[in-house]
Amino acid sequence: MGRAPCCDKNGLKKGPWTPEEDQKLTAYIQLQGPGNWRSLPKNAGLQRCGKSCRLRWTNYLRPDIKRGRFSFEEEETIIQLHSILGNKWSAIAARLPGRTDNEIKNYWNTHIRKRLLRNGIDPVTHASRLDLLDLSSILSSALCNPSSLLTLSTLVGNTQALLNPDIFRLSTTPSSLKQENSDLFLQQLQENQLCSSLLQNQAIPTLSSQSNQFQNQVELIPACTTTASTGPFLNQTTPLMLANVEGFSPNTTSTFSCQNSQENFVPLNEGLVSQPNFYCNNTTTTNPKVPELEEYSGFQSANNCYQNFSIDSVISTRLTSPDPLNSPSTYVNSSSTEDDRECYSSLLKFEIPESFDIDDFL
DNA sequence: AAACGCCGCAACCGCCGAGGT
DNA sequence: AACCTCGGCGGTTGCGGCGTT
Repeated sequence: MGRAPCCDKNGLKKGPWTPEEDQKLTAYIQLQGPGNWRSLPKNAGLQRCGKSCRLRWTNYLRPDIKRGRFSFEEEETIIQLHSILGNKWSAIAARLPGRTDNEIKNYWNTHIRKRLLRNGIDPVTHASRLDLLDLSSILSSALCNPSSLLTLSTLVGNTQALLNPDIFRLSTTPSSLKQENSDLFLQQLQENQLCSSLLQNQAIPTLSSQSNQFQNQVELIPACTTTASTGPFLNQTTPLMLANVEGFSPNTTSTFSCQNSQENFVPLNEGLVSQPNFYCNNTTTTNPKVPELEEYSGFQSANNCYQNFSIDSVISTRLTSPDPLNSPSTYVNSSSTEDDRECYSSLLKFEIPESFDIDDFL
């Protein structure tokens, strides 16, 4: 049947809006409300089509729009929501107050998507893709500095994890969650976001993707499965959320702290993820007797992009601000560049359902 | 200083579904 | 039931700013 254009394009202006047009539109809507968009431009004295006015208002002029850089929490939320909702930008925007779907879409396409690709994550499926991983930079980095060759073994270990069908099954689960428990999951997500926000105010271990720098900052410790979990997530008694395990009901969860983490995490790492990645920052060790170990388990959160724990995860810099939780292994990257934020989402917290049986799962 | 290329973002386009007539 | 209008959505485009050569 075809659709008539929303308005007669003849004589109507297109392109960037002028301050005068913005002022007219804003003044009219503040007085009259948006009402009928088709008739609005005529009533407001604008030579624009109604659709253009609506877009200008909803994407730019609306007073509740938050402008400026996306925060850590916002970016985290976008990635998580995208893994569940896909390109449902309006649905994602509905959970990010002050952000428009257009802004989120643009931010995804220009920032997040590229970062995921660089980290070997398929931005569509959120699954790890070895063919997307920038192996050339990793290898060239290793060749330039033989001391960093240890990282290659880590890469191999993580590669095995990526190829492990169980891991793959985990990584593809959000699609099933989307269908079965999306509402519950989103509820959890919002709670998680609040928790994440709290965490960020305290201390966030962030990871850098600049693999050509890490050899100067960290020395990789060979994988060790007997070391107590001293990672920041476990030391802080933050609830851990495991939202991507197939069949899990997000509302039947239990807190999972440092005490039981050794029982649960080590077998998981051994069985599913080959080896956890332990490393220490030998430039800023605060306790000479106990190396600062940091573990980024391959056991993943709701968002599969967090599988990019491998190469990038070995880069960290000692947090310079006080750590209120006295976690000895809380790191944050010293720079605040965008690349350095690539892996901060690894902070996702896990919740282990009481019904979850590790043995059965293995 | 000029040319060029890249990047980010605002704006546009076309399609769709809901609701009204 | 068929048609139409409207608002909303996701994908795409094009311009301006910025960095590099």
